[in-house]
Amino acid sequence: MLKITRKVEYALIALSQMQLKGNKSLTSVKEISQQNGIPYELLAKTMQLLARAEIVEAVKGPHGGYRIKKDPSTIKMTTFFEIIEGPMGFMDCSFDTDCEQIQSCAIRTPIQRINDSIRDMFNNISLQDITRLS
Amino acid sequence: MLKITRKVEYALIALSQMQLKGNKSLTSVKEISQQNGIPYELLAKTMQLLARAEIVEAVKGPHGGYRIKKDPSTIKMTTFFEIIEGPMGFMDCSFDTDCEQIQSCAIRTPIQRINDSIRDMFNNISLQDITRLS
DNA sequence: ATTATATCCGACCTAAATAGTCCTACTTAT
DNA sequence: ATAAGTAGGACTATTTAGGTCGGATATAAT
Repeated sequence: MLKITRKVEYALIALSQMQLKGNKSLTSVKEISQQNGIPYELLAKTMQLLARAEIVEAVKGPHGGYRIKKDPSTIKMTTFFEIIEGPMGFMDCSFDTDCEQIQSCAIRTPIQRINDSIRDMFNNISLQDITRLS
Repeated sequence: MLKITRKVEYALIALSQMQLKGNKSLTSVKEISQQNGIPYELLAKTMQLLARAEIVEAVKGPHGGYRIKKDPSTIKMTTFFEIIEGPMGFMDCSFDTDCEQIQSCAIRTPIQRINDSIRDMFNNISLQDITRLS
């Protein structure tokens, strides 16, 4: 639980690398995967997600690759997670249908509280905060 | 990712209920599971974890059940999670063995940063903060 | 003593989410 | 034409979470 997934991890690595090179030059998936021992295809697909979300820009063909498109300091981590993982799971109530229970759901409050805490936190952290190699 | 698991959820429900009743009277697993539509066995096992950790005290036999043993305001959520789920996953580095890579792991920093953030956060939230039905 | 009602605990199964692979496009510089 | 790149769907494997089962132990009530 509360574990960062590989795809997120890989995306962060990639973005870190790209940030170092500035957004002039391009970085290929091959380059990143080889340098960090990351499975090529998985990273490739992850980059495609970032490209679709216009976090990053793709340039096809030889000497192609990716470059950062959107300023990481303007991207909330919640947004970033959702781009890669889809809608955040910790939002939804587990007691959807059968919630017409005896009492008015003792759970909702505590769970909501945790979820809100996590969400708040990542709303206040930008991609920049994470990827800059201080 | 970053999702609260059922076991944690169930444990929080149980503790909420117990807190309402005060730590004089006992609450059985059956009672909690029926009132909230929670699978009996799973909740039972979860309660056992809490009992072993002495968060809660077990009384066997008829009219037995559980009662809160340790003041929830003294229990950090990190501790609580670890009691139920084991060592928190977001701590361990994914690049354990094959980390003798070319460069000194561009990842560690960003991932660590997220992990630390989550950990800090839940170190500063007590069980009491979550389970009190304000 | 017997029985009923509890917790205790490990083994097991199933389902769902993650991680990784494969294969086939499409694009473009050389 | 070819090689180097991204795009993306389909598939498999692995891991984790969720749930179930069977038996053991303790104890209060009868």
